[in-house]
Amino acid sequence: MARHQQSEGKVTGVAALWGDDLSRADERPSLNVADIVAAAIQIADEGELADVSMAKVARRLGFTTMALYRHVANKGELLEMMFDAGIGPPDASILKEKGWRARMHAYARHFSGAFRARPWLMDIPVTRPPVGPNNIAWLETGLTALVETGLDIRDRLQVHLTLSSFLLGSERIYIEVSRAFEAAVESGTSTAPITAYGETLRALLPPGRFPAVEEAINAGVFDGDDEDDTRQGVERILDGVEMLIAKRQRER
Amino acid sequence: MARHQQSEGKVTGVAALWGDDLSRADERPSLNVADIVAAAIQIADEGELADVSMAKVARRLGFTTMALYRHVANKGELLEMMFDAGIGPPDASILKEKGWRARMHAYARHFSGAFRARPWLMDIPVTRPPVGPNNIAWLETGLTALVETGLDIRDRLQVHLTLSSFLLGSERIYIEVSRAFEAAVESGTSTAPITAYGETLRALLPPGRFPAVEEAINAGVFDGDDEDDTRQGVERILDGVEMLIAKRQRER
DNA sequence: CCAATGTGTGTATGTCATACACCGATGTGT
DNA sequence: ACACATCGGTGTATGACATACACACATTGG
Repeated sequence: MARHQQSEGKVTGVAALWGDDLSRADERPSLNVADIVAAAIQIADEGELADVSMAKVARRLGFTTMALYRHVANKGELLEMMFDAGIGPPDASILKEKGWRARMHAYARHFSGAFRARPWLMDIPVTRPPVGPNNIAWLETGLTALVETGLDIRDRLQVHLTLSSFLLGSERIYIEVSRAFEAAVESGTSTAPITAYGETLRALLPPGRFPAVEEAINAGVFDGDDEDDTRQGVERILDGVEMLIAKRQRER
Repeated sequence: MARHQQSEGKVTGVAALWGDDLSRADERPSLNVADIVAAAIQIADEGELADVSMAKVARRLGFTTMALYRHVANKGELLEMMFDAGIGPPDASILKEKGWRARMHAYARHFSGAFRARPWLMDIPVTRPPVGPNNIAWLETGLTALVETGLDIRDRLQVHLTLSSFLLGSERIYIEVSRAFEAAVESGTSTAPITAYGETLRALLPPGRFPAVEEAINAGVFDGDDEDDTRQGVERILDGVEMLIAKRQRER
């Protein structure tokens, strides 16, 4: 049952994130989970997620590689904690906006902002749904922002899930695009500003087989502003939510 | 400029996916890109993406590890090709549905289906936007499905992007949940059917700090059907699209 | 005062991606 | 017909990595 080599009482991993051992927070053992996560995040911030190795994290803290395993079950758990810490808490300003729509827009903006500040968040392998305190705080914020819609908790969760899913996917695509752009700049292939994707497609497409895609390329529609793409998508979704609200009111 | 050790003329990677060398397709060299990708996919299908190593792929084909590098620049490129081949072409039935809404629903269903059949697709590291033929075919299908909305190509691409983003994020979350569930079953922690996430949260949450989340837990709202969650989200988005269509018609 | 427990070290193992040198077969240009 | 480049495949080597395991020192509670 014990997942680690350390004895049962020891709090590691996500539970540690929730500060179960805050009671003895003053003791400050030389090496602790928070420092490990912070060091790992620092490394990722300076480069990419692939730069984060147990060895490098340990070296940065002045300990042996294996010392980390007294505080973290394995690398996967460290990454999970990096995700929660890296995404940070939701900005308090979100709930200060007037009206649920404005709040959801603010939510989206800040959420996306977190990923753009730390693209490596997207590289953390997919395991279980996030359960760290920051992630839960985002959920709490999202649900709270929707209270005035009059939707019940089930609908509100549903809406939150829809928006979160969209934002997650949207950021994924954003990161894909920006990495492609970086790569193009680096290899000197493309001098044009954003056209990378359109150009790539134009070069590859066999003519005639994908008329709609060709139309899009020729219309130069791939060169859009990604920030704006996200905002447009949010707008669509919030319109859909508006219709849901109206429907629920009609049902009453 | 040459990215590989092989001389310039050789077609590797994504370009190979597009069949630039179909001209000599009859020659059938003993080892070729398609076989490599197929073997890699087989391995991933039998286990998980982490099981795919250059060595294992090569062994399965009866060649040395290094032989693969004559056909594939590096592992990243292999993964990129696995993504395109693994997702497969869009089902032709999608465009046979009556009405753009039904078509988009079908699109969503099939797209999600591809990810549920091969969850490892989600584990492929994020690089550039997909440019393989299957991925472009999905794009073509999405854009075509929307023609009858009367939206111009820019709006249609926008809508497609919104739906794709949502589906991508939605699948990510679905996979998180199902992996958590598997893990819970394996470790014997949870006997209950779907409650994994709700239970986990209930155990971790400090009471009072996250009232909205607690309300959701107590209402048992986390135990929903994920399939249904996706459908609901799609519904919201399509409602939003409906409003966009109406707005564009008004503008005309 | 001793035994258990917690924390850190050092060493070792197996896996992985990939660089590099080499080699035979297969054309190709003269 | 012959020299030579190219192509496809092999074998060996390297350095990074996660992590198991055995040990050592310190603290602390009975």
